[in-house]
Amino acid sequence: MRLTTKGRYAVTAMLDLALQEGKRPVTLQDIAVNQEISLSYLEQLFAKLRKAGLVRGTRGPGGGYRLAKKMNAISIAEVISAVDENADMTRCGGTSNCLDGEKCLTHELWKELSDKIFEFLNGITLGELVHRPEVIAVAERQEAVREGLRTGRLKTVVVEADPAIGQLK
Amino acid sequence: MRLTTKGRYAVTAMLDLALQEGKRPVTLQDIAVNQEISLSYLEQLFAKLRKAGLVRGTRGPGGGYRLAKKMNAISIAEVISAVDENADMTRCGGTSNCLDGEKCLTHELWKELSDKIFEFLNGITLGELVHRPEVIAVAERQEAVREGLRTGRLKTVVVEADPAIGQLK
DNA sequence: CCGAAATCCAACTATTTCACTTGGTTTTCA
DNA sequence: TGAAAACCAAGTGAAATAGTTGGATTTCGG
Repeated sequence: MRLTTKGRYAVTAMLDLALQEGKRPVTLQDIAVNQEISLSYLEQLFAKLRKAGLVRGTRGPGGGYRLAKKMNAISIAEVISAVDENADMTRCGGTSNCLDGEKCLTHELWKELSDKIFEFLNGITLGELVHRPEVIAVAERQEAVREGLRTGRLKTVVVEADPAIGQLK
Repeated sequence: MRLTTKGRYAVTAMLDLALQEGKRPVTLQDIAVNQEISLSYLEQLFAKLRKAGLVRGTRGPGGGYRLAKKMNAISIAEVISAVDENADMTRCGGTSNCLDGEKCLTHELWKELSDKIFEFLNGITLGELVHRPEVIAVAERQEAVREGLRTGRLKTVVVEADPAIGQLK
């Protein structure tokens, strides 16, 4: 799971489609103007989105793109991985040939994290973003212990130990 | 908040340090071998991690790097943003000059999402990954989460654990 | 106290990805 | 039938990634 400006383009473009659902199909021209990116680059992104079964295009005048599924059935993770291809991000693939135990462990830990990020983004749909942006909320309640708060810069507030973190005391 | 292989290198390297806490400092040479990346590239990454106050280096034989803070006080988001510089990812910066309402809306929605991703990664510490990888848990319970919870401000609370957590069992 | 081990530092290079460009072809509506 | 749109392929410039080279400075260990 990578997260680059390319993914941003794809997500915002898909949001554009979602916002116009029910109306006439959206042309890439419109999106290009809206998002200030080039038409042909968008075409390339949409070629991938189409292959991934996320959008349907209709040609000719009055044509354009529509979502191929209900916006509540399209997750952010789907959109991003559609345009980012494979993007291995694990040089050693997972199982693979990690000989040293230590090395295997860090790779394992990364995979664990990576999976969680995917899960997180897979739990957010276009529909949720469009209808209740302030309620993406997935990260919100975590363990009931932590709440994120970012004030300008990264600030770290230290709090009492959470017993749930376990076996520490 | 971007997420690339560069960030992965940084996170896994930091995990390496976390796993060795309490022992002798870890040399970049070791990490380079472990993670199969070049020594000098690692040096560049660690220069940034050091400037961000995440690691401390000691020179000379027997030297190497140590975490500059408790591993429970270092979030994944911190590590990633240390090596990824600013990386705007919002061409229109936020407020900015979005004239069209529609355009503003999609950008707003993206920002909303982007903040959540940051929050998510900011809620996960190195310590949690090292000690209880299966309990990252943040995305776990997105079911109960459909009520409002207006997030005017974001807050980051990192849970500080018992000092004894430093040692692996 | 000397040499090697390590961090530190700066500049350059190769490769890949990003974002865009050009120049089309097809389909389909008005 | 002409224009509007999706489709397609090949190339380009710029940036980021990953690595290289060649050092300099500390500082430990012998």
